[in-house]
Amino acid sequence: MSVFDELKERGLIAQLTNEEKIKDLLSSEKIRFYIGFDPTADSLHIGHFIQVMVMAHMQRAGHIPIILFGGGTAMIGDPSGKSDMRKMLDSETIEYNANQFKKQMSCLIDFSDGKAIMVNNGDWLKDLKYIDFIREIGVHFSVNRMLSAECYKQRLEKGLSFFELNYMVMQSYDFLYLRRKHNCVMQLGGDDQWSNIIGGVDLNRRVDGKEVYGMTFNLLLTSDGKKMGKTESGAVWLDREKLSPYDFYQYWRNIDDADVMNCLKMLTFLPMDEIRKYEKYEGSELNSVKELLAFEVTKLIHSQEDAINARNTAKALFSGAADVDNMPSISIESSDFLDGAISIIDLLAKAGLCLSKGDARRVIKQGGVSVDDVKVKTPFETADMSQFDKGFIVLKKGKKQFVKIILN
RNA sequence: GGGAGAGUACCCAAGUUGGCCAAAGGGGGCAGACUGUAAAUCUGUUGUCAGUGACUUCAGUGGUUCAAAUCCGCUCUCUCCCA
Repeated sequence: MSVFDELKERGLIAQLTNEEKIKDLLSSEKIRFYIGFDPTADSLHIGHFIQVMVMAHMQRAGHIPIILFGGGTAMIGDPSGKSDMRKMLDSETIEYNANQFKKQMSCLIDFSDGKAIMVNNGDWLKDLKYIDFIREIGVHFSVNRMLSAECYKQRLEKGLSFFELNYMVMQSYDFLYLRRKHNCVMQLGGDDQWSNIIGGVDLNRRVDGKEVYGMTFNLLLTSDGKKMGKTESGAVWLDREKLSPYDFYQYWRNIDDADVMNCLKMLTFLPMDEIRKYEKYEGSELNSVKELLAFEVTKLIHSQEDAINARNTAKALFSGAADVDNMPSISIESSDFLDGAISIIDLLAKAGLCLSKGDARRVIKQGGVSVDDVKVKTPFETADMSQFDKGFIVLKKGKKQFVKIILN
């Protein structure tokens, strides 16, 4: 099966500038394509995951990904679909973030022997001369058309600065630059990038008379149409420091029934033949597919070992047995104790299981906290030094959150 | 540049004859029940803390007052109309 068909069957493709040509191109040639990433955070999150997956699919088929870090454009901020203007970043932060991205992508993308190219658009955008730029590039953009683009609609109601309007022009110029310099003939991106991508396709044709292509893939949405990956504590990060492999695993393990199949197709390399079998699963059968999904995704992003550990820990915890080896943990010192005891509220706060001590109190009152499987009845309870005789205790909040408290 | 209006907690949004306001309602979050570690539903909860009390909040700042989210001055930000 060709990459194109593969991507299509997995439901990754949203829009194409020229379906027939792209299909031919991908099967007859090894092309260079690019995807842009705005390094606005210090870690990728699952919103980026799809893009990396598509890159990986393409790379496995022999095409060469060009990863463009928006060092220049991050200084502006893409207004597409955003309700507010983004804050601007300084160049040290951008560089640091770009390095983090690369590190995380390496688990799916092969960077050896020129199999992938990394560029930073700051390298060419920063030195542009304003007058030259608007004369050569700016003339090709119709403001009327830009304003009618879907992605600016929301901003037109709330206000859009000239500054941000330039984002599309910059991104289009990137494409022109990459085609000239790296013979890059295709740009991929999330479906929200469609306007920006066709901007670049048009620009290549108008300025150099060259035909290039654009392809967007579906955003990772939940069945009710919201962007996936927002949790109470923020985005679902791929960085293990920001979100432990166990929590990462749990995110997928707890996913909505309606989203399981999509995720399996889009976010794993499991063969479609196998995935199709699960399609007719219902009820608790589907529940077991979630375990598979969580395992596969964790394996891709972290490692096989992490995935196995997370699975074991989860299984043990939810079946009642205590495999505490891989549970999130924190350490406390004997100096944290007062008269040989420490309050449960303090432990909850230290473990990050509550937003505030008032929150901790509330949860306890509602019967949501237990220590070593013994329910905490009142907010005044304490944990005794003697309860740590095996070196740790397991603090549980709600049904799914466990933290091992280790006494040093 | 001229004129009109707005800024309330995570978000939306009431409240502006000054006290009964830590602030209605909805969404979201969290916990409990029921379940399949899902969804739906029901219940409770949702500023902070040393929690029957104290403290800090209603864009910022300075006033008036025994008392201000509410009244007055200035500042900032946003939206709309005119240029």
